[in-house]
Amino acid sequence: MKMQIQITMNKALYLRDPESSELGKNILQHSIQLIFKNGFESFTFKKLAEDIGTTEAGVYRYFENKHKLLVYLTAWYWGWLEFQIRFQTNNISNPISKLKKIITLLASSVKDDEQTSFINESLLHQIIIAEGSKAYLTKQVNEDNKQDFFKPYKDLCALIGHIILECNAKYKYPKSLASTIIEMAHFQNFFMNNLPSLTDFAENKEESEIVSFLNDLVFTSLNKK
Amino acid sequence: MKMQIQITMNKALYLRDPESSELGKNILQHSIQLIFKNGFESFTFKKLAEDIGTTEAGVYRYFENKHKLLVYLTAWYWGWLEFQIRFQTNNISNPISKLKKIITLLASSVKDDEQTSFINESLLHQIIIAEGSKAYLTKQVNEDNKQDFFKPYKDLCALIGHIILECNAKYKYPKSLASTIIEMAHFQNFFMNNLPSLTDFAENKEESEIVSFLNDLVFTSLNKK
DNA sequence: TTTATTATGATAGTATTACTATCATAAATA
DNA sequence: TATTTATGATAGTAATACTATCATAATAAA
Repeated sequence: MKMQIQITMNKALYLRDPESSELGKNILQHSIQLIFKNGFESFTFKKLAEDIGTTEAGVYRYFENKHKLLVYLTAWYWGWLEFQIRFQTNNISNPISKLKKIITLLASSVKDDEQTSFINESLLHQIIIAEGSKAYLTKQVNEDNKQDFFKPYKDLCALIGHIILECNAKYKYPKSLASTIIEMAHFQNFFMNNLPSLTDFAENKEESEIVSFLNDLVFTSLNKK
Repeated sequence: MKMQIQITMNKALYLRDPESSELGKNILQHSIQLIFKNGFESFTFKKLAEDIGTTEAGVYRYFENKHKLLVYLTAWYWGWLEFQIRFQTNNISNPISKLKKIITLLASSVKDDEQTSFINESLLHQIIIAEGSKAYLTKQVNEDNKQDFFKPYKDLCALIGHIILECNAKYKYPKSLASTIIEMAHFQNFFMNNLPSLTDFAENKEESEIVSFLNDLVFTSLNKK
């Protein structure tokens, strides 16, 4: 049985819903490939259009600009990841096991999920690591936030924050610890692969070591009396 | 007595040494003001030249492009901060007190240091918070790293890593903890001011609370038996 | 002090980026 | 069948990211 995951996207992120047409799906699919390959800075709608075999104007009918497209992709990713987390921790009652599972999911590379043929989650995960923070590290962060562009990220952070409190109701910084886990799951991965001396994982380049680091960091904090 | 701090910069970062001339110093000073005011994305050499009262070509004689200028500014900042840290922890022998002092320096806003008239450290600190990661979150990170552009950042990280080991010689992740402290000192600040629901500091927006969070995180990890 | 070097200013020019606009046609829907 | 809607094709504009050239001013070397 194939189940279809539907991630509800904020309508203000696009001009025309990219999931509603072949061209739209091509925009998502090829933008992921191009950003992954050449990075967000060198990514342009012209190159994207050529890659797809459409025109620049065609892309502009779906997304106002490349920043909105990046925010769309990150929002999609966080929405998808929250679903994965809820699904995979559904049967776990112990909050500590739950949080451990979440850390593993955050810090492990993703395998492409066949359900959504136009989104390659594995590549998207890599994009989020290297480009994800650029979605909010801008001068427009406040306006973007007012339009709820970062809701999926904030929802995920809130979810993790609640589980942290289930582990230790007296812990004083659940939200900051949650955002630290999320960001560090990605930054330590980026550092490990690109600036290895900033990490302790230079030799093996194993994601499992990032998981161990985060587990150590989080659970010593939460177990403290 | 006025002492002059001289931060030795990597020569590959510039075409002509900006500290060697009035125009060069103007480039540094005004680029900091403009990037602070409008963000790195909207910053161009044309606008910078107009702001200074020189020509675009004049700026290009000092820096190859705006990415190199950003990397220059971040390198300068980390070099300057390492000096501040060494200076202000010089008389502290206890590694725990030393690390606490470092966390405070990392997470507190900086007051402009009159020594370097052309660099406004206070604005530069804000730039590093919002734009600093863009210096390395690029496709060229490996080439840039090969040219040692990130040495000041890596040196600071190594310094903190060593102090972490002085606190607890058995701690397994000194470098990753060091980079986590550095990054989170900045990200929690950015979140607090722009995406407050990702932190626990929304009400007071006090940097001292970031310091408390980081102290709690770091010292429970290091005190664990 | 003259000469040679170097830094700046002024101006021009090019390819690419980031869009907006218009019109014709094909496809889907009423 | 009529009509709405999506796409393709083409054109155009302002801004960005540079490179090149030449004259002049300031500085340093002979």
